[in-house]
Amino acid sequence: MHMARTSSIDAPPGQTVADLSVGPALAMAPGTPAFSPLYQQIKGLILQSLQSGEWKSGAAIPSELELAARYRVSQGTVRKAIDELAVENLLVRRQGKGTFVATHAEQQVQYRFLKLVPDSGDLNRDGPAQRTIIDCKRLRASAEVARGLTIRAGDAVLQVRRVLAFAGIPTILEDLWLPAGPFKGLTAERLRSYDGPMYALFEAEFGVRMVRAQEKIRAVLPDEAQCGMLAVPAGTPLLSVERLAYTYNDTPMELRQGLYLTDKHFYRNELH
Amino acid sequence: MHMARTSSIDAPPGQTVADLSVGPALAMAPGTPAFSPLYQQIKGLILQSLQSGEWKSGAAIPSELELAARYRVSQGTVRKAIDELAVENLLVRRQGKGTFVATHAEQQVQYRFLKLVPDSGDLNRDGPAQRTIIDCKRLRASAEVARGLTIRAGDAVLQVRRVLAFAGIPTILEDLWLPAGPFKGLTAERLRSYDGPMYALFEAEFGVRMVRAQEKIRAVLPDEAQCGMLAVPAGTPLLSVERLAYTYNDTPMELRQGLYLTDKHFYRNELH
DNA sequence: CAGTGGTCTAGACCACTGG
DNA sequence: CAGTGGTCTAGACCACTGC
Repeated sequence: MHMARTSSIDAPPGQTVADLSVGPALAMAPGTPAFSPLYQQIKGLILQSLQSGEWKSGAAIPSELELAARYRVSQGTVRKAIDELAVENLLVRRQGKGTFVATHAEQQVQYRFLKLVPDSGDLNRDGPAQRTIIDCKRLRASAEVARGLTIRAGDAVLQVRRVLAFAGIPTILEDLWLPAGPFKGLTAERLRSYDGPMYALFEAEFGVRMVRAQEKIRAVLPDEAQCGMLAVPAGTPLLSVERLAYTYNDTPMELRQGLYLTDKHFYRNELH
Repeated sequence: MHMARTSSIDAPPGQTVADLSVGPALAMAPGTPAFSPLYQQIKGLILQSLQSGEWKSGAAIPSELELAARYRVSQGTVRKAIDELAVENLLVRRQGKGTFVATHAEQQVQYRFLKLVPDSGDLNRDGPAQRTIIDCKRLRASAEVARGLTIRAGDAVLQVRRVLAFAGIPTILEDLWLPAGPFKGLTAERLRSYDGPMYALFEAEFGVRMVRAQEKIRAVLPDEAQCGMLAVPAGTPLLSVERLAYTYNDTPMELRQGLYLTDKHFYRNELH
């Protein structure tokens, strides 16, 4: 089969179907690029299936040949779509086994988004972190929290406070805010009883997969309460890490304010 | 043409031709993976040409078809090699124009490795940074500097100290160490007279291209001298950014210790 | 208009995994 | 051994750039 360059995906029969529209959408803003390659469209369809929950966290998605048949394109085109999703860490390829939905619940990478590492060796050296949930409150979004989560000020949010300790030393103090809707039913008890990364719990219990995040880092001095939580004297400089985490579709789903003690750890970053 | 799966690229006779050698190298250590795809070998050859200076910073490399002919492989294979180099920011593709050697001297991204951004807007808002070179001294590597640069303690290194100011406010104080050999002839005067990113000067004057880097970030308190340089009161928390920058072949070529004032700026990082 | 990178296909074969 | 992802080829055509 050989499609004209401007063709789009055809409606597959049954439920796996998408629609065909030729060329750019009508009534497009002038100057709009208005051209998306086939593999990008396939990528969009795969993304939809991920978002809709058709494929569960950690499970295998259909093989490349199956998807090629479903979407009526060549394997190479599906491949290129999957390649990009794998680069973005939404999918994980395993040769000989299949392609899997990425998850935060894997033994391999305990803390995918945590860039803090001990001065000597890696995070797993001191064993798993000791997590202490301080509280989990339902309250109204401040203007700042609302802006981050793109909701309205005053909307219901859940606030979680916790401390992480490594080798017995309290090292991270975190406040996090979640939109109340998607996380209805989350309690401090549930958080305490779950053994694993918090994002893994979000996947399993609420079907929310954190896919990417953005962090703003500063050096700050803690206030009195914070000094108490981390058991450090006043005047100890700390890393302030403000994280906004997104699920599919660039939807922000968590705002997190962390304070990191960096005398035995550092925040590691790779530049390219 | 259809190569056996295990074929490799040979030493080119003349200068453009590749030959065929079958199978993994003999007498290989047991358990060695011992298989590298053709496109990885091509990638290695391209890397060699980059390293040897065959193609200059910012210049176009030969077209995909030319390279395919030179290496006697298909365009697709060259393409995959270039794709990876483009992802690693060693090459830049421009549709319709060609593929170019990445450089730090482009107007587009003034500071490729600087992740500090103003609270409102981007770095270019306040215009270019005001650079002040404090000094450039030749001295002997301390144990710590030697470890970073993988040279011997006592070897000659150049130390540069400078301050960067944004909108007139001193914001970054940096100490950096360079191996004296590759940077022979670098002086404070040369640094002061150059208008552009320091890494661009390194490219143009010394043929050293910084390709990737690793940063370790902490929160610290400045000492008295540092307070003076940045014009901040004692007790002001600062970001300590220790950078190790590499050129080709994972060779470290610069160790840099930065102190960032983060009351009007923050260190921005993207997580995937 | 020629030359570049970008997309898409079809088919062959290789490497890896598990039953 | 069958099934999966991974590599490689050859050829066609498209989108973009500049002369």
